[in-house]
Amino acid sequence: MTDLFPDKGHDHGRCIDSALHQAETVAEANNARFTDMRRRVFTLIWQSHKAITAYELLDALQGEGVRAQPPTVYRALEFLVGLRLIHRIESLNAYFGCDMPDCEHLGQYFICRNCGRVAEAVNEDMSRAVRAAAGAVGFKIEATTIEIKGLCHDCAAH
Amino acid sequence: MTDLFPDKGHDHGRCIDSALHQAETVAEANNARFTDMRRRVFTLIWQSHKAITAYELLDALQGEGVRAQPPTVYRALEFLVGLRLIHRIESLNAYFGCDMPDCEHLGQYFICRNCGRVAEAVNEDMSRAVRAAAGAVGFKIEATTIEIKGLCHDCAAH
DNA sequence: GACGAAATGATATAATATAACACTTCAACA
DNA sequence: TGTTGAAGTGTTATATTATATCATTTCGTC
Repeated sequence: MTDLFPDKGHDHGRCIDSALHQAETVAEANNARFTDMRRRVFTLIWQSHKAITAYELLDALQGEGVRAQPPTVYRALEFLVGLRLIHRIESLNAYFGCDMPDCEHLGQYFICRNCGRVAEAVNEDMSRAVRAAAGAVGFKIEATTIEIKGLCHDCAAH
Repeated sequence: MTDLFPDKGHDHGRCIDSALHQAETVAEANNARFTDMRRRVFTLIWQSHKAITAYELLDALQGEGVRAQPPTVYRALEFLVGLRLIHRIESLNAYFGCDMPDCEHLGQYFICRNCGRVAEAVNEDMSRAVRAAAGAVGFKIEATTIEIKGLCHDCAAH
């Protein structure tokens, strides 16, 4: 079975580096400034494969000695979401790093309630079903939120 | 085309009556008390086919002369969600009346950003795709949130 | 270096949600 | 029919999430 969730022992430094590199590329392609604050927030989000809330980010920033206030964090989040570098998980009021920001996807999120990890999937069957259902009733899709909560493979096994 | 959303000219009184009747049946079947406060909140939610927030409900209750506080509203909402008589729309922080509370569904919500109406759909293709995607990665589903935002057929036409 | 746009700082406050404890209601049963 | 215990509601306070507004700083362009 292919698990969407990363291995326990994976080299997370590489996840972060790769995400940062992609983010820089995307920002450049959009003539957007990947400022220090935005990089900090983005990096903090990528510290784990869990979703993180705005105020957790704020605490983390302040822990790093940055004198930040809520609007600072929300602005960075807005910027990153706008470029699809991160996603907001509506059912958690939290944010999650996207590892395929170029892909024009209807993303789906699997959220493990035990370990807290989130994994993004792009499932063409699901996307097609959503589009078909909308088409059948004349609904013009602008955004979709698909969040699936439960137990990841690892946690279900224990 | 079958529109999920109700006709402009539909008799909304019948929606409300039918929903109330179903709700009473479900509550009874679950040995749950459909108290006056719960009925008020439920009826307020059913005043329209839009989603309504907890604080809008609170205002409406107070407008009716009920001396309610936030916990009162949230408790009623918790009760109604628990029996699946209403659903929470995560991306709106709002609540919406369910018209098929008995159905053990993975519900999908279409939300029109123009008129604000919400419609629930049960699409077996979509549910199957979600289950298949989860199964393929060993994820044990406990809850799903599928919210599709855009323009309903009426609003897209204008 | 001057200018204007974009980004950030700073303060205040809005909007959403829950904890904790007191009081009331109601159904079951003695 | 009165008692009792659980469920429901009242009340106060506060936690959590998010945004409006205006001042200041940064940065690329000329």
